[in-house]
Amino acid sequence: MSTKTEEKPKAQPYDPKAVEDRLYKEWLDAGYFHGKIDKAKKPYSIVIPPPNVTDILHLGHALNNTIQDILIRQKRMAGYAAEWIPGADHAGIATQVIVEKQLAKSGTTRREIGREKFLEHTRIWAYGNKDKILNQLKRIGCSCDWERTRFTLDDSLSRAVTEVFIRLYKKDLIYRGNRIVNWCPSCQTSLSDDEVEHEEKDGNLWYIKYKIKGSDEYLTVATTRPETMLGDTALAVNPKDSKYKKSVGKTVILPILEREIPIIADAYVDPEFGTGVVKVTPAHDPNDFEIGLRHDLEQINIMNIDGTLNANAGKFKGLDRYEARKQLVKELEKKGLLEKTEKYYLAVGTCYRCHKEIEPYLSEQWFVRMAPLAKPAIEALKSGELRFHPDYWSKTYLHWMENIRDWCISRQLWWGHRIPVYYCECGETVVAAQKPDKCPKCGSSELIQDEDVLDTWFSSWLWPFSTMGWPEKTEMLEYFYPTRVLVTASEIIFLWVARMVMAGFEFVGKIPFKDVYIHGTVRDANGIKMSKSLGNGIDPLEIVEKYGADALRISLVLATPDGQDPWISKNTFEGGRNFVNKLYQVSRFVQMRLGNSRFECSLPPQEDLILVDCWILSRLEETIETVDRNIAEFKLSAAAKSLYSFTWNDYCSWYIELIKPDSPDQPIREASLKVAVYTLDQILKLLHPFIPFVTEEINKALRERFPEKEKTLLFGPWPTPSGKFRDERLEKSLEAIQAVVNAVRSVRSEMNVPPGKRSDLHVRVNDKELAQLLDEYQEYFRSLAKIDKLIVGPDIKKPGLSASAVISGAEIFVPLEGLINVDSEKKRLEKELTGLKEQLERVSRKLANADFLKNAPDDVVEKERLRKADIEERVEKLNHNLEQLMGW
RNA sequence: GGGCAAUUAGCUCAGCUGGUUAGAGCGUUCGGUUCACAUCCGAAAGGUCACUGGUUCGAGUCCAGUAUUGCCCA
Repeated sequence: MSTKTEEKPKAQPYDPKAVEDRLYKEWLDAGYFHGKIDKAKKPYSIVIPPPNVTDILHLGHALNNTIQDILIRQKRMAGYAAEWIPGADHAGIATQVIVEKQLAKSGTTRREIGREKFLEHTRIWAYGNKDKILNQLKRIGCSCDWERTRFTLDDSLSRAVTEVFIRLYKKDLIYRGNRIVNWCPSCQTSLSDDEVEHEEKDGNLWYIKYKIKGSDEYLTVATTRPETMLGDTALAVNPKDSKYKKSVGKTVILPILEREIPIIADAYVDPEFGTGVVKVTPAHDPNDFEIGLRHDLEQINIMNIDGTLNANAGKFKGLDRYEARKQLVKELEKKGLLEKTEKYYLAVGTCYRCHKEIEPYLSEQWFVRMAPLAKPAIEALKSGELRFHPDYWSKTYLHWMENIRDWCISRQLWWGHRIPVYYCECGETVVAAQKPDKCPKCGSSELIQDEDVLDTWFSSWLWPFSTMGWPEKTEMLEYFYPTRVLVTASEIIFLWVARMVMAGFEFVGKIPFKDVYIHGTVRDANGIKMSKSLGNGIDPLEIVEKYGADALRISLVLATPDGQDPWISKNTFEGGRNFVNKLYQVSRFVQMRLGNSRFECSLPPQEDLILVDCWILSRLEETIETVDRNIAEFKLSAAAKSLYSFTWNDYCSWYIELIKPDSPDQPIREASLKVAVYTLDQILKLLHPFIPFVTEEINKALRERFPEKEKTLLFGPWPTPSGKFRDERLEKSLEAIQAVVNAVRSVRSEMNVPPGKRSDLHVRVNDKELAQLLDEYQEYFRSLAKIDKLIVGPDIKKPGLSASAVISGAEIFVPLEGLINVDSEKKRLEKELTGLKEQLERVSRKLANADFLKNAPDDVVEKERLRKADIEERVEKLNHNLEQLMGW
């Protein structure tokens, strides 16, 4: 068995590279990830938040998908028909921007090559990239059902989009309107309100003077966007503002363009802001647009779609918006019409894709009426049918739902689902899945499809059921819908989560998922959000390369507090790597000690178990309960932590050490070895969802000895608590043994006893049971505390020249002739004594408090009494030992 | 301007319905060639739980306010 060679065998760290790709391929080939429709099983499904085709895998994806994989693997092991649908979305704006940039590089534009060619080009690029990111998910071990991979532009998903558009149109929930939308001059498309991000920026507040016609008086207006004055069609004041009452009804001369515009009164105007007079630009501001409607004002559009000014801007025509602003301000100044300029901190809307400033812009767009759709979605949350984890996100969701605004769904792009609307030369509008042969009204065949495409989110909001074949009544939909949980980050609660809930109710009649698990956003070591542009990101694949996918996964989960943002640095992953290795090493040890033993891989009969065996089984049982509870509450980090601690501390550091005989030549007692194997097997199962590769690899190795074991861990069985091993008294007993071991180790270390040197141990203990326990298991002290001879009894005398320590219920003495340093021993004891005295003081005060005795529950008072007695005893013993020390 | 969250050891975080001496990992210091593991083992140091009040016999935990930070909405 043990080779008595001089050389130590070479260390064998776990090598994930030799394992991960091979196992993943095996799983794939065996079709384990495919969720079979099986009426005998309960379904459990998850849809992936589809990464968009322009993405490359980042740590946020790694975290998001690790969480989903943990949930799905655990349920698969627990006997559910587990189905995790992967896929990607087509990312209209982002993709088009990328492809247009490529075109520009090769000196052409999309208009030049035309719609057909452009789409073909984009399709090739997008499909390639889509496969790339989905393959990256495989590297981190995701057990998605790749046979059911979906893409928002797939035929069947496109059919769902068209169907939804038509249904909503028929219900009058989709309409076309000329409105102020968020316009991105860089992407040259409209955006929905939720696609606009607000950034605080330093800006100016310019005070511009408008001359009142027929007088020498001026009205001054404060604005942050002076160039829009070229489109002004009125000035407005609050009707209650006495300062300006007399001005209402008069007209002013618009500077530079010299247009005459009226002064109107409208309650929207805040008399406190700026000068109390505002300029009204109906074509370039949503509020002004409303004012304009109320007062029947002209709407003058001064801007082209690319952000340059148009002919309505007079001599500023052709200038970029920022350049026009500069020149316009200069000219106002020259003409003495600029009263002053103030620094002003303002929130500007920016495009969530290109981060350029958006312009409120008047244009004709398609909208969804949201209020009716929101109703059931609000109800679902209030009734508890829909739940957020952590729960506080409910408020965010509700607030948005209750103040919902219509959704602008048309985009001036080519890449996406083309709007299924056809216009006839006769003016008729036809909404249809296929292009009609002729106009139902005039019979003309000259029908032209709407040029625009739909917002990508207009396909994403159907994801939980469009992926299952809706609008067809598929078996899959029948069995797997609704999904169980949606796992995502908070950024897309509005863009995606909320809308999916509405779509689920509206189109399928059922909520799309019961639980929404919101995890944090990955930040770097300084708390800065990881992003491509900042270059502070960590490439998950680099981590996989270096430490393995298991290490990546468990590290991420351990580092991610519930709902909070994890701060991750490169060495975050060392912890996970070390843990994975630790598990691998202990399994090697167990296998080595199994030698040629042949027995069934099952628990030995109760009567063969000794204290430590029962103890580890008790700890195991508690761990299973904790893990189950935490997973059910989506507290994956807590679940992982309890497994980490059980495996490393309870199992490796204590149980394995306790069952090791004195020498490697002696065999481990068979019952304990069986318990060790059993516990290891349970650990593998509990950890498999978190670190699937190493656990499966160890399982394979064990199976070579125990052919009756499961071929794979993927289908569990998931450990369940038997309910018969939990035993608190027994845990207390082992804690007493641990306390003695710890005390001796501490004494030895502080007294600088050479690690190789053995010593005796004298334990003075009154409690008979404890004495018996220590005596019975004295072997443990030999191996774990380097003890030669153990003497236990109520009347043990303190040996001369010994170090002492006092623990609850016992005094321990370690004779250390020649090693004892009186001074340091004295210091040690005094320090201990000071701490104890402080505690005693506190307890005594508590127990002297009549109110405490009167009000506190009896068991609390009793506990304090016992505690006081215990501390008093220890103080007394310590004092005694100190006195003796004085005599040296 | 409104809302949400956070503030506990040098760092990252636990701490359930208020009740012993507030824990873990990393880092630091000391000591280690102990039959799997130096990606390891043993020991230790390190905290007036952001602040101010309140409730209570008792507050890291509950309440109110303040400060700081982050996020969301307008």
